[in-house]
Amino acid sequence: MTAAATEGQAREHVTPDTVHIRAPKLVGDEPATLIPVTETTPPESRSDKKERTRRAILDAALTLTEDTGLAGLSLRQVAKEVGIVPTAFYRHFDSIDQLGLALVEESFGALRAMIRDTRQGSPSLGQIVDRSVDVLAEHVRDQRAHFGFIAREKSGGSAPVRDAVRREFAYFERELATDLARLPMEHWSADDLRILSNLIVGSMIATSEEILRADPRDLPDIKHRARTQLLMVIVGALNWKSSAPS
Amino acid sequence: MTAAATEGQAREHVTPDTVHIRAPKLVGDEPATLIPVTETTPPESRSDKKERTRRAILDAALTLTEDTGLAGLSLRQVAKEVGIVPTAFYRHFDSIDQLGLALVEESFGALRAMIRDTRQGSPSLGQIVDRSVDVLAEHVRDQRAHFGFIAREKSGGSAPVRDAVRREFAYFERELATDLARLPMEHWSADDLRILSNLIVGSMIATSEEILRADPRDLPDIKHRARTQLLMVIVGALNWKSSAPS
DNA sequence: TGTACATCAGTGAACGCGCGTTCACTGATGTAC
DNA sequence: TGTACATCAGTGAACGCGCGTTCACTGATGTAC
Repeated sequence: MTAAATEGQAREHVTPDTVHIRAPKLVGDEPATLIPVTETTPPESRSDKKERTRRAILDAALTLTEDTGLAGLSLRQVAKEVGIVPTAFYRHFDSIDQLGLALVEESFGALRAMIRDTRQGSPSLGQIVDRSVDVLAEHVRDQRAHFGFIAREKSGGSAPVRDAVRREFAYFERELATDLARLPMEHWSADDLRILSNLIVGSMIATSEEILRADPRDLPDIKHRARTQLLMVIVGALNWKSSAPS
Repeated sequence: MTAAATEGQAREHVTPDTVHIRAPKLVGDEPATLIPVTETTPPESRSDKKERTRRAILDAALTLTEDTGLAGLSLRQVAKEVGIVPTAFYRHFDSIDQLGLALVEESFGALRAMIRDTRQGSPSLGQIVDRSVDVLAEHVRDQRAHFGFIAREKSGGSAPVRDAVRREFAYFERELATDLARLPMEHWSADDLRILSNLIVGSMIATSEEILRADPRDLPDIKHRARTQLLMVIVGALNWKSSAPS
């Protein structure tokens, strides 16, 4: 009975070789094959396997932070969920904070994909608004975990992660400002464009947070509200220069 | 040397009798007297003393959550900061979550005071905007800890606290909607007023968060932005019914 | 193709620490008579 | 006013637990010859 450690192979916890069976449910990029790796499958290289464990860690973290936030996430919880021993975590990340920064990067990748979607076509103002809100709602639904992570860590516990999230939002704001410059508001100052862009990004963040926590049946209401608000803001911006009190 | 526990009185850590000397630095309601209670002072009742410890706990929690959020706050940290033994915490709160709910209530008390300030006077639209932004900036500065707490816990770790914060914001939104109904937009539907109110509250929250984390020297810029955004929104709302695409 | 060695993802024992919570207690304050 | 008893905020020892991190290790994969 003391020899249990030397028998080895019939382990109780999940090994990385079986982890990928559930890992894809969150990733969504690769085809979600349910066939586990066998001896007949072309052999997986050491670095492939490492990458797969890394993904499993990121996915586990994304899921586990949903309840507690990154601040409440422990290295041991993640390791247990992934099916590795706690110390193996260090082969992939230096700390939970580094994990958090990787998640920030990944989550904003999802956001950027969304923005790219929105830019396609969209001639009239009304269409821009409708399309923006549709794309936002769609992406929040498909990337729940990533959007939730961003929303939580925007004011969350870890200073480096929080700052990274804010830097990314500031970057978006600047991008949107240059997009807005192409609308019929050519004479606007760069400052005013940034102010408008800040208002729009802020209202979009609020909408995402609303979608994230709301009952799916309320989605039409929320989208209606988001559209109305965007229209109010744009109409206000277009009329603002002339009608604002001195 | 085993009798150490029976000698008792020359304790190393701070007792509640000395705590109030630093407690007022966060409260700000009572005059910040530095004179400790002595035998000549009128005797403090048991319930007075209990209330004072409770305040010290609330203040300590407000300070300590600044770095880590409520999720990262431990009962032992609070007790140490206050100068009581960890178990004494239970004489005042059932759990950290209950402490959090008390802080939500208190923080929104500060917010309501702010709203009351804003309502005084304010005839023209431009003046309403200027005054609102001034009052907001002033209150965020004076009640940093409370505003920071609200901002953090709005998407923070504990579900009951998070929900309490959101309920309070929803309540504010409804209040603002009834205020807006008094502006020259009598024919607006209750729904549209709520939508506008939601937009304004959202932008005010974003502004507070900005003020909280920004360098004080950037305050004029932030206030300028907040004023501009409020004006854009209001102008947009006033023009929206007529110019919105069908 | 075969052998000898290097690499390195994952293992498992061990550590010291801070945590929330229990419990029986102390002694000052408060109250009933 | 004095005495006897009740209340209760705060004490301190003790508990079991999950935490991050260290370390020497194993054994499959990769590489040089």
